Amino acid sequence: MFRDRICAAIDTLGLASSDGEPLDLSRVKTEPPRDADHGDLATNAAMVLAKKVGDNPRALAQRIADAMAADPDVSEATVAGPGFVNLRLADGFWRARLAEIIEAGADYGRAALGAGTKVNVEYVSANPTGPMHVGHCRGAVVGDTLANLLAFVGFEVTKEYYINDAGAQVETLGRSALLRYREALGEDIGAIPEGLYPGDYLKPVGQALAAEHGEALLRMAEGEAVAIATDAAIEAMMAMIRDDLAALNVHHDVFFSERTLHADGARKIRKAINDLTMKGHVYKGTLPPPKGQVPEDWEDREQTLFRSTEVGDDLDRPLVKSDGAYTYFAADVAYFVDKYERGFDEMIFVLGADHGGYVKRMEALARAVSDDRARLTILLCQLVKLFKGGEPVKMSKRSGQFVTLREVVDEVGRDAVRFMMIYRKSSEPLDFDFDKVTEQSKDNPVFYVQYATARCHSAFRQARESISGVEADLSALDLLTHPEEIAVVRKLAQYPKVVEAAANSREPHRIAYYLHDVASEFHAHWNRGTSDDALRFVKVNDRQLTSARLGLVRGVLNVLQSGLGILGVEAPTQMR
RNA sequence: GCACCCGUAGCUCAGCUGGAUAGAGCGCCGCCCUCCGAAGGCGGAGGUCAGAGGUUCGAAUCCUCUCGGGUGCGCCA
Repeated sequence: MFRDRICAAIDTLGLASSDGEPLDLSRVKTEPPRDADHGDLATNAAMVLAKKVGDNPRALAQRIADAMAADPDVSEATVAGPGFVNLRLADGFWRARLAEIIEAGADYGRAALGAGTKVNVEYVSANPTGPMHVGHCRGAVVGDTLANLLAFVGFEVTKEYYINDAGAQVETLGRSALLRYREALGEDIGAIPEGLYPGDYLKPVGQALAAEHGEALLRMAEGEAVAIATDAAIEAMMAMIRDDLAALNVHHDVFFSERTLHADGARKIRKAINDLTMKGHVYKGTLPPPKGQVPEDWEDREQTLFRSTEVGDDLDRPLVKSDGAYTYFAADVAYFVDKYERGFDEMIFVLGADHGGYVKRMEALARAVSDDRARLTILLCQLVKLFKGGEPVKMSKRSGQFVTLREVVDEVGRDAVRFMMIYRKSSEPLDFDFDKVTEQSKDNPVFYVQYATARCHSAFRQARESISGVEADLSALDLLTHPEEIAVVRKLAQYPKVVEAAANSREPHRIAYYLHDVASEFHAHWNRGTSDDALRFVKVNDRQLTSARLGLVRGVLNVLQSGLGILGVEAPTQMR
């Protein structure tokens, strides 16, 4: 909002561009300089406008600086470097910001960026064939946090989970469950055959089937029995997955079943393909063999293809297999159409890095279906490497040696998992050290930030013990005069901008980094009280001053709670 | 072969969508507790932002190429 004041000041200078056109102020930016010594705010206005106006940047900067100096909230306006105007703002300005922060409470940082925009965030979507493993953690947290963040800035967000409950995979699941059913009836099933799911987690499904159906399934046609077992298994797996997600504090609004697309003679898929065909995106033909290693059994076959190359893809994509069945991608098409028809302006997909090859075809799909109206965002999360005591944890799916999501959450706690999974750009690989994240020290960012909130509460507790009934008091804020106190307020005042930038760039990790910064600022200030008695929060003989400083603490706590809330991480009142 | 992601301090990574002398944590060196929780803080050393061009007042950031690492590449879900 200070930008507006600067633009207004520029207006008063009566500048005119040499070509007679109105001045374009859109490139004028104001932001806090990286180096705090330069002031509170810097603007590039003079450098951006100098050429147009036909003045040299430093001279123009000086005129802008002079105009800004008239603003009562500006304590100093100077010209620096190639033509920056640096502004130092009066302490009163910052105290007013602190008052805003305190008054806004939990709403501080909220925005209306997304007002009227419907966003669908799809994440996790793990196959319902077993418990979730650690690999799913990151996507779950990134998706959930991003959804929270977007909701915080006003988007109408739907959190969605796509259940891959159709196809060969779940039939295998059904067969595996059926085997466990026979086991539950007392049969010796021996080793689980190759190709079926060996995990013990299917035993309860077998037992439930036995309890419900007795020996009835044994007498049925195999297909019928498998179908019943499949249904039961999927239901059980999804219950387990929801439990796992709940342990991570992740809750979806919509669980979308792939089966519904295949239901009714694949009505939805047929309709979707028909839509694409009407728009001229579908043809029958053959694809060239892949360039890398050509499969040994390669042969040209005619298929129904989506002409995705015309909308940005590298290769046309098959919709119908040569045997007449629909491809997985065909279901994706139908699913996307369904989402689009539900009125979402933007679809966000949080996927694992191994889905990189999917990006282009999804973008092509979005363009074709929505005539380029739908916005599509795909976040690819890189791998998480697990460490224990500095040693990498070996995992292999083949040997069944994988760490489940539940194990990780149970061992280190959901807060640690959530914070660490978001404490990195999602496009960057991530190391997760079991020992580090449970450490109670500043080396552990989760602890460090939570400790700051605990310290805030501690300050309140201390204050109330020594001065009965003392509270943060807005009318006392004028007593905050130390530069260090103002510095803390400056940091807090960045929150709305950080939130906005994180939301706009769809980069929730920025919140986590910012919170670490705030905590750092607060810890530093807290420590000043140990060396300088004058800077303590609690001044036993000065109720007014104490309530002013509690105001600062309140502001810090407010921002930390808000940010942690977006991350889905608790803000503890004390550490244990 | 093609496409996407990535290359920043010894290590792990930020860098506010183009700004000033490139930051943080770890590790290393030094300092601060007769209690506001030191479960913390302060300071120091450490960089050719992979390399080369280009765009402009200005590039770690945008464009092109090269080198190096990761991932994925018909009818699998």
